[in-house]
Amino acid sequence: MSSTGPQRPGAGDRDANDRDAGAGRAALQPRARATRLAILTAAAEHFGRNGYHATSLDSVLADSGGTKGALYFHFASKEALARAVIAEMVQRWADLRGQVSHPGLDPLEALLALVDEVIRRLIEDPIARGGTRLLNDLPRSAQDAGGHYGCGERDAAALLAEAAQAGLLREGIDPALVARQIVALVTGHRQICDAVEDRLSLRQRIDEAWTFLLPSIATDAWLASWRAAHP
Amino acid sequence: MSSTGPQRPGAGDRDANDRDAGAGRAALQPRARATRLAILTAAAEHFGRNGYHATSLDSVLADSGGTKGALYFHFASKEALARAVIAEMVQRWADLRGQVSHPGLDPLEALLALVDEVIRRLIEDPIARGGTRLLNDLPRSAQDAGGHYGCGERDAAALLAEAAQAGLLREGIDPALVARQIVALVTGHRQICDAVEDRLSLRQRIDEAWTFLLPSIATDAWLASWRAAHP
DNA sequence: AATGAAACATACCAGTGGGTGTGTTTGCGC
DNA sequence: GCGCAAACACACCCACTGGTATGTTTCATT
Repeated sequence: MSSTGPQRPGAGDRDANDRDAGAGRAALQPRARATRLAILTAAAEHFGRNGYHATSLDSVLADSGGTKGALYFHFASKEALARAVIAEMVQRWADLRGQVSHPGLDPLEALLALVDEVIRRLIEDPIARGGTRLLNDLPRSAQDAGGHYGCGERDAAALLAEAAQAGLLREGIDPALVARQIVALVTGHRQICDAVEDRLSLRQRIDEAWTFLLPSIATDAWLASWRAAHP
Repeated sequence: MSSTGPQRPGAGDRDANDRDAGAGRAALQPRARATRLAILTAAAEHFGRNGYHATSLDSVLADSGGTKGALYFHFASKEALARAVIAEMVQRWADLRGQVSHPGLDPLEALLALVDEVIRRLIEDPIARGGTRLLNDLPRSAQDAGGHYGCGERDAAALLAEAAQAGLLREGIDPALVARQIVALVTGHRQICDAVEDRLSLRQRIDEAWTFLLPSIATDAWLASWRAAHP
């Protein structure tokens, strides 16, 4: 740790628990990016399956093929690794917001598509699974958690507001309130499926939730046309 | 561990990870019951706040006033302690099922009262908070988790079925389906409040959920009389 | 009062896991 | 091909924690 060791690229950076600040540093070499992502993904899998504290770095490294040296070159600590998983998840959710604007979909259909994609990732993407679990395993992550759920609620509320303006919703529907219930429903069903260790039933449970939710918020006209397009 | 050590009361019992099997053993002395409950409660608090793996027995013992000797006299291991917390929670939920049959309440009001009591415990009772968290922190607890959520769903479904038979619900309402959504809503909102570290807002969020749920399942007549009794 | 078991206290052990220091390889400019 | 830093490998340290062994106190019974 003497001044002659110009090892870590971000050695002088303040408030950066991660070695790289996403895009701020000089771009990592492709090999470095690959190993970083491998470690990050393996870590997310273990975090999602066993939680933060029950995950040992050795097991992560065994699965990722990396070593301690590679890990501590890319991440300052175990906690920094976890926060990097969360950051990657946040990034991917943000990317999703732009992709869901499928043409030819009204706001309500877009909401359904959005939730469906969320479900898909919660089932398949290890980053999404690990990140969400870390939100309540990691101490002092209330900020991140608030931003995470708040973001989801705002996105849903925005689509619902559009739907209301387009005349697709019944009278007296509060977009923000309904959005909170949708986020809570997804969170709750995910939690239950997780505890019962039956991830695959998540999609079925959410479908069930929609059959209950939609008739109470959408107009009969929208429901009729929607049911016509879905067996 | 020689055969001359007749120490543990349940030393010969099979499949009992806990030292006492609830009521099977000769009743513990009052002092023993007190220390056992103290350790159990302190453990539940720590489990609920920091999770299973992040909880050290030393910190639990420091808070409870007990010692290693007392702990390992009552519980076979850390995991057995955690399972005892879950068992205690299950017991308390079972006890609740008999108490909520308040006279003078129709099935729907009873459901509201039941959920309200659930919320109260999730906010105040450390056993309930610790137990629910342990359901997904503890490995190989899918069985317990399934029983836990399944029980809640069945209780809610039973009350909804009664309400349907009493003509309090709209046509086409599936009690079992709605019950699953209610359990998921409570679970989800609890999860979110937990992650954001704002437990007290749970009650408010559930109240909000009811204002959205009830109009879509209850008859207008029931809603009118209910709103009259609630400012 | 004596005795044996229940109920606790305390010192200690051993494995584990996060973290570090140092050595080695890879890639890039010149 | 050489120098230098990026990127990685490996050995090691040590604090912490679950668990144990053993000693000590409380209590019921006779």
